[in-house]
Order: sequence, then C-alpha cells, then structure tokens
Amino acid sequence: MPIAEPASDEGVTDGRLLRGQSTRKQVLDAAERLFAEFGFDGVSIRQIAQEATVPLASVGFHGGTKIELFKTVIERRVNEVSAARSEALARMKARPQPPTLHELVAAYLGPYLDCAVDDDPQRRAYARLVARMSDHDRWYPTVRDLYDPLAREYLSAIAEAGPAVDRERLSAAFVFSIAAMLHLVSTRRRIGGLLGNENVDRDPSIEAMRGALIDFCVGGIRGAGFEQPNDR
Amino acid sequence: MPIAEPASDEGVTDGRLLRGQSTRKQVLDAAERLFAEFGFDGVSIRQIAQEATVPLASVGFHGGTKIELFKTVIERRVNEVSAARSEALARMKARPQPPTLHELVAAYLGPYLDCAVDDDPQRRAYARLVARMSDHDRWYPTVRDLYDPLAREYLSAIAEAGPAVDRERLSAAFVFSIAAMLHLVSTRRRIGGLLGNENVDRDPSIEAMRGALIDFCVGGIRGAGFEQPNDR
DNA sequence: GTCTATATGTAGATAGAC
DNA sequence: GTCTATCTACATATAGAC
Repeated sequence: MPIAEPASDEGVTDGRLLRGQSTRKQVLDAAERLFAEFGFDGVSIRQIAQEATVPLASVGFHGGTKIELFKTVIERRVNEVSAARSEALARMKARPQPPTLHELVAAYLGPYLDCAVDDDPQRRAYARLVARMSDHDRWYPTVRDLYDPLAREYLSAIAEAGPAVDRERLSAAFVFSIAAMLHLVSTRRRIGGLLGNENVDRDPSIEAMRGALIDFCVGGIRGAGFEQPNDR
Repeated sequence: MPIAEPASDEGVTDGRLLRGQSTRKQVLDAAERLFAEFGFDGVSIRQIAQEATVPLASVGFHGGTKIELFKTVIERRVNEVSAARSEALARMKARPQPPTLHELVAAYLGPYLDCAVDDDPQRRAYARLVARMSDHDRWYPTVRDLYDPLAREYLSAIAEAGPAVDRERLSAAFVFSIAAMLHLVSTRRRIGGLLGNENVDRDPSIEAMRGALIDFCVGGIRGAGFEQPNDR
C-alpha cells in the first residue's frame, strides 16, 4: 500500500508535484474537519473524499489506510501546541524565580486553548479532534507518544510549585485538569444548559471561560494536596 | 417498526413472555457492554446480536433502530444513579445545618463512582457508556433531559455552600468537575503513564482515586471563586 | 416471539487505464 | 499523480414462514 511522502524536492515544479501537494493538503484538511466533528468511526473515506473534492482513490493514495490517515492528521500539528508549551516552560525555568503553580497551569493549558480559538478554522478543528480522542484508551498510545513526554516535564515542575502531596494524587489532579480543558473545547453546551439557557443557542465562548478553567485547575491541584481542611 | 414493550402482564406465564423478557434483557445487556467499549459508531447490530447470542432480527425486534436501542440502554439505568443523588440531597436539605461544599460534591459524584465500581460488570459498563457519550454535542440532548434537572438542583445548593462567584463561572466549575469524574471512569491510563508506569499495566483503581477526585473538584470550585489569591 | 433469508445500501481498499 | 471501476465484506433493516 503506497503512501505518498511529502513530495521529494527533485528540483521539479512541473505541476505534478505541486498538484500532489495541494491534493494531499486537501485530503488531510478534510479528514481533520470530519474526524473532529464525527469521530474516527463516524466518518467514511468516501465522505472525506467528497469533503476534499478529490476522487475516492486519492484519499488512499495520500493518506494510506484510514487509521494511518487519522494518525497522520493528529501528528501533523502536534508541534504547533507542544512548541509553545515547551518554550514557555523553558522561559520560566531560565528565570531566577521559580514558576508559580498558576503560571505553570496557564502555560500548559494556554497554547491548546489558543489553538481552539484560532482564526484558522482548520486549527480549531484540530483542537476539537484532540479533545475527542483523548478520552479513549483506544488512542492513548498515540496521545502518550505525542503529548506525555512534555506533560511529564510539566508535572515535575508542578510538583515543585504545588502542594505537598503524593505523586499519584498530583498526577491525577493534572490529568483531571487536562480533562476539564478538553471538555471545554469539546462542548460548552452544558455550562449554559445548567443555567437554564436551554432554549438559547448562545453557549459561553472558550475565551470567556479560559480564566474560570485555569482558576478551577489551580484550585483543584491545590485541593488535591492537604493544605485546606476537608470541612468535616 | 414495532418495538417490543416490556411484555404486558396478561396473566400469562406460558414461556413466550418469559423467553421474550429474557431475550430483551440479553439484547440490552450486550448493547450496553459493546456501546460502552466501542462507542455508538464502533458497534454493529450484528456484533450486538452475536454478543447476546440471539439472531440478528431479535435485536431489531426488541431494540428498534440502532439509535432507539442506544437511548433505551441509556435510559434503563438512569434512575439507579439519580435516585441515590436525589435522596442524598434531600437528606442534607432536611438537616438543620446546611450542606458543605465537600458534602455536595461527594454526594453528586459518589453514586456515579459507585456505579463505575459495582460488583455487577453490567453496571460498570453503564458507567463507562455514560462517560463515553457525555463529551459529545451529539448526545447532549439526551444527557440534558436525563441528568441536567438534578444537576441544576445541585448547582443551586453549591451556589449557597460555595464561594461567592458569578453563576456562569460556578456552572463551568461544576461541569469541569463532572468532566474530571467522567474522565476518571473512561480511563486511568494517563495517570499512571505520567508517573512513568508505561510498561506497567496496573493503572490506579477508580476507588483509589475517589478521594483525589473529590478533593480536586472541591478545590477547583473554591478556586473558581475569588477566595484565594492568584499568586502573581 | 423467533429466526431464516434477503433487500438495499455502504464500508475500506485497490487494480489498472491514463 | 489522477481517477474510474470494481472487489469483497459488512452495514441497517425488515419480510414472512413458523
């Protein structure tokens, strides 16, 4: 099963390669949008071909099997988020003062939220796609390989900045924070729904909830320690 | 499309009705297990029939269309969780002392976590199924109808017991708490993975993480208010 | 209520002409 | 690199004999 690599630069600009690159991008973009909205099993390769306005066979040619296409879409942008997180962590570590818990949480959640509210709808689709796959054991091996190494670095930094607590509870609190972040990107409908806005279609925006999310996660990580009394 | 109702009591115990009830239960149980593990789009009616060891047509007869079957499975147990939550809230309200935030969070999360660790694997499957569908706008109308009315009552009680904060932030904090709860039931792999236990298959149990989850949510809801400084 | 048989459409994947 | 045509398997759903 031949999967097209990013067309090799043979010094050729004869239109074939250019068209190939363009088709490949159309396929990956369409897959990104559809997987984000309907999930892996909710999308057919035929739908992707139609969305990309390319023939069915082009999806297979540029994307390989369905599962290979999915992983390619996920991997394509991973560095856009990870680079921002990594640089922010490096900057904080290079300072004289150690980073605070609030700074660390904001630095980890921020780049992903930025992606989720980007002007480019294609990047927004990627954020929703990541949210959609992060809840299932099925995709954990992929999530682990792509996102866990950097998450471990943040966890270590949080352990120094956060409350005294055993490592497993802290890891859980960090994962709960990520779950809240992903949920916010997946859907805001319930936040409005619980307020009685069911008939209204205006859900709160991600941007409006960013501060609430970060404060929630910081408070939660603090709460996972033993600093505050468990009131009764 | 005829969907079998819970067999009417015509004073008959001639074996047909008994067998029908048994077949119906087998179909719903098999659907519950498979939907929980693979999601709505990841399961075929043929798989359900095979898992239930009934002929293909029996699934349609007892469950209707695929989507009707899914909703039936969801609705079947909703009261098992909601009744426990509702009774706990009523007990707290009947007391002289008002409930604390910690009590309210524990009372809301507890019955669902109990379901997720029940001795009956069928109830555990239900808990995972609920976790799996709660992240997607697609199923929000169903979630809203079944779970939001009681969640609103809890939100009101939390508003009285929790920090002074605008209602939308508080609703967000409660929804984040629910997201963390659902994530814990969906998967614990990442909690262990971030600790470097990747090669180990032993993830922390839900029961072991129950306290960490509740403390995280209580701290998070407090943090969503303005009680604690945002350190810098 | 049960179950075989089947109607009707779609799935993922690829061969082979251009 | 593109795209038509097609292979094989599987999907949902139901008719109709028992």
